[in-house]
Amino acid sequence: MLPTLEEFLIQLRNKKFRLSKERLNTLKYLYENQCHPTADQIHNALHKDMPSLSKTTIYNTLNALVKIKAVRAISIQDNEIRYDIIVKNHGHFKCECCGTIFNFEISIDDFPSHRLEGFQINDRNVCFKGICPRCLLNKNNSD
Amino acid sequence: MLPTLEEFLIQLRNKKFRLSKERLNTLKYLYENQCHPTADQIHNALHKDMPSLSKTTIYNTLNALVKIKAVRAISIQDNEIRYDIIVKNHGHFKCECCGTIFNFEISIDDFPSHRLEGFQINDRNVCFKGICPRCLLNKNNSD
DNA sequence: GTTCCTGCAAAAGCTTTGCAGAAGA
DNA sequence: TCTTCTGCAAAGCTTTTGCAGGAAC
Repeated sequence: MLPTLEEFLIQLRNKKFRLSKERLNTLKYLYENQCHPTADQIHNALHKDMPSLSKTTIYNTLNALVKIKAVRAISIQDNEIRYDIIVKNHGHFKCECCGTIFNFEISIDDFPSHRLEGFQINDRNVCFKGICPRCLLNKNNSD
Repeated sequence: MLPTLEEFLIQLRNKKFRLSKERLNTLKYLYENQCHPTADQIHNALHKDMPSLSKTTIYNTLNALVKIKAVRAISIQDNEIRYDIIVKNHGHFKCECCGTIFNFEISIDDFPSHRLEGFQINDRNVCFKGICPRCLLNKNNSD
């Protein structure tokens, strides 16, 4: 469903998206870590190998990618924005305990929306919250 | 489905939630304006009749209500938190043009979640984005 | 050679915190 | 009376903006 990184980069180049090494690394990170990172998480991860990398550049890159619809910005809670290489048909589950966001398969396009006649739907999001299996286990063990 | 405001207030009182006039007005606003306002919108609306009302108090009230699960905090996008008297079985539609958030009926509880076995689901959210009928109309008229 | 990107510093928003005085139960 | 709320000021975070130098095409 998701193209290879190379195919993805070609698509971006066709959209006149300039591929600096900062942008390449950001894309590579998003591609390899489909864990819905925040801008800060991306910056922390890339900073090790690119000490000069600025957070402004991360924001600039992410905003540019969102604008050309190559990446989706989701805000599930906590006033923080998370970024996601676009993959179809999935929902998000955020663990209220460890903060991890999980994807799960769901055919959102089949989702009934007969109550929205007259609306133009551009984006569909399904976000659940709760506690993930690992945190449930830890909780039970500590009881 | 939603209890009357009076019933709602009794429930809160039972939860040891103190009903100052600032809190009463905030609750009344949330009850009468189920439009998912931001803290700022609530403050603006109430400020007219209560010039001394502070935003800190709005935040305090909203956070307290969220903690006792009388109100839900949703973040759909734009790094802003919106607040919602809890009503079951509805989804949200945010117009990307005018920013309005619409409710629509949807049985979220029946939503298939067989991919989430082992997860404890506490909250389910469905958020669509797009353009509302009124903005679509304005757009067509200006073409 | 243009155009656009990078990164610093500063600014802008929204939300939280500390604290003294005031109000609810 | 005791506990909790209010509101000011200040701080904390995340994100955006302005701008000069530098890199991509």
